[in-house]
Amino acid sequence: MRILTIHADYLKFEPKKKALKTAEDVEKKVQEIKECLVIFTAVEKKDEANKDGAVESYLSQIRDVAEQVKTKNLVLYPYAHLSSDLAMPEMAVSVMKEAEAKLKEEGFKVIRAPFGWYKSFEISCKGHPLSELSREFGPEEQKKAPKERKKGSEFSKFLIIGKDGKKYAVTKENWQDCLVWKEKGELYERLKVFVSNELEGHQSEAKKPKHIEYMRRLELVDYCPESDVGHFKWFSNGLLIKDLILAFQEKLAKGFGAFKIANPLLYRLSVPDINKLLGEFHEKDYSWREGSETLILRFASDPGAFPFMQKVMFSHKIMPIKEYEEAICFRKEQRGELVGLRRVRNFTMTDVHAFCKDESQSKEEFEKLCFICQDLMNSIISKGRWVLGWEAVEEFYEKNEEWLIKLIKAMGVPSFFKLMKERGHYYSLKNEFQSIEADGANSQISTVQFDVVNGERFNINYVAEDGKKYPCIILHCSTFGSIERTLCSILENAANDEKEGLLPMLPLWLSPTQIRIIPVSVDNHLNFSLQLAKKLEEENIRVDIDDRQETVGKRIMNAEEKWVPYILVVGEKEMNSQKLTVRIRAINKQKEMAKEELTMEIKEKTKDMPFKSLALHQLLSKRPIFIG
RNA sequence: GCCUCGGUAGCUUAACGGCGGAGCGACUGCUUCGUAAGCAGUAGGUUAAGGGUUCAAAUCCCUUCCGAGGCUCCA
Repeated sequence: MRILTIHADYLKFEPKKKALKTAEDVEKKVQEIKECLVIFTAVEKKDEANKDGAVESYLSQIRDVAEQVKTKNLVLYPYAHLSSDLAMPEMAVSVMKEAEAKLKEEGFKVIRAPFGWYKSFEISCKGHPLSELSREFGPEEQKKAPKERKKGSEFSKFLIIGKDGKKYAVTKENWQDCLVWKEKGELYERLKVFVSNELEGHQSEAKKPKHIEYMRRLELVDYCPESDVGHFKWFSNGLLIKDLILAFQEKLAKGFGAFKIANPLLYRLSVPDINKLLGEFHEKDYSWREGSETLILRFASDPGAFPFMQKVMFSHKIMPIKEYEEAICFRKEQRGELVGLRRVRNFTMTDVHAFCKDESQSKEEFEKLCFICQDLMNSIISKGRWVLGWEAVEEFYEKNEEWLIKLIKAMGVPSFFKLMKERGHYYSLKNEFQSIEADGANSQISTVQFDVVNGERFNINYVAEDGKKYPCIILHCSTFGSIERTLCSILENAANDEKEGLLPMLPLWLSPTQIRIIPVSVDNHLNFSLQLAKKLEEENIRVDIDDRQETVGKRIMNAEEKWVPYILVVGEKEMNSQKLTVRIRAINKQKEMAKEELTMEIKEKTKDMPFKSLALHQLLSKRPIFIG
């Protein structure tokens, strides 16, 4: 920002003609102010990234000069000519208006000259040493005051709804006595963990989460100190899992009727829609200056998807209309909040939006999305280790209670509701599919949101029967809030299994190696192993061969370390019979099986799931070691 | 971002003011093996980076970077 301050005996000005279409409406009459400090002001591009900081700096400069020249009369005078790199007019006006309001609160008499007008003015400068000053400054780096509100205190009511639809009102103080805990079963134990985390905060065992050890031991993902914190490097097997999960999501989204789109990662902050969408959450964005622009990396698919849909033509006849995107997102979370893959700064979100014409259509689609997310939680996270959290505006909840309870009963998952008096966000209702993990933490995987604001705000309209345009209700569904976090949950669930005395493993359809063949003698049995592998591969099974010059025992140990679900030791016996000796991880036993029996079992267990071939060389002797 | 703890070979770690040592892995040989570690040898280190204290620093102090826990946060 640049300012020129003049301590004047008087200032007279008169608006002559609008210079901008968006100029404020004012009367064209002469104003005269006696003995005042005139602050000619130009708000610049660089102030856009941190508006609150800009206002703060502006105020402290004004206070400073006003105190020096000992005046309480101020005139804020927009003066674009001070800079060649101006902020957007809306931004500039709002900075000046905020400053005006604050200064008035502080007891100054403030006149603000209208913005966007050609004005004539006459000024008489006092001429003492301090009477003319010019200053240039950037937005103040603001230290965010710690927010007062604590977990849950913005919510007015809490409800627990059993999977049978029974409703219990609870408070922060009495939730432990709730009758719902008489219900038996793991689902309710998990709900209790979740409610406790939400209302009391999570008590951790102060250990590194298990998934961090596993993601490295299985050579899936690793930290990348060369990049910014919270950005990860992916190894081939990790990418295989990621691609499979994305393929699974794509199938679900297409089944839901969505078309796939892709948008840029980078956006211009000077575009009003982008600026609006970001609202007050600037501090979490990666942003930088590029020439006269401020660029930001997107935090979700919305900055791309909403302008995209704004330009798409559709009528009520083809609604609801649906779109989805694999959105690479960036959020500069606070350093101390980052934990392994659970909370990161760069992630892939799979974002589905449904654009609906009215509430009843929205509710119908909302239900469908809930069932899709349920399917996905069960397929990926497995074993039902998840519960539902909800947030709703009280009024919306009361109007739709019956529908919501019916939906919860249909899903058969107990739920915890947080109600708020007023809508603080763009949604009236949202749910969160929370995975409950080995260490008692919960991770949100999916979410479905009922958005009544952005359709109107972004002019995403449909043509109705009467030929007129109306804004859509938008349903947001992040099927995977982040693939990274999903992987975290998968690994934490394996840790959970391990805690319960089982061998940890990945869901079969995600195992990088599904069958490992170990030839007893590489010289004598490798050819047979290769033939067998080829036949199994034809059935869409990922098979590799440990052809290293190691003992059978050692190669089995290595396969177990990598959680290989089926291990075949192949030697003379197998070459001369139709049976295979299979070491099955899921039951921790060996079993004699015919080849067809084995392929049937795997095909049955991976039914309807996407398939991709091996990510690494089939022969272990040809593979590099990614992590010691 | 704040507070606490940590960072030693590719991995897991010992030494905690006084010669940086081991296991795994890698490499070279021997062994050619039937369900969780065959044997021997070799290489591998600016102790995260930089500065300071000391006769002497991986070890004590400061700064920065990276990781974990807690607070805050998670639109």
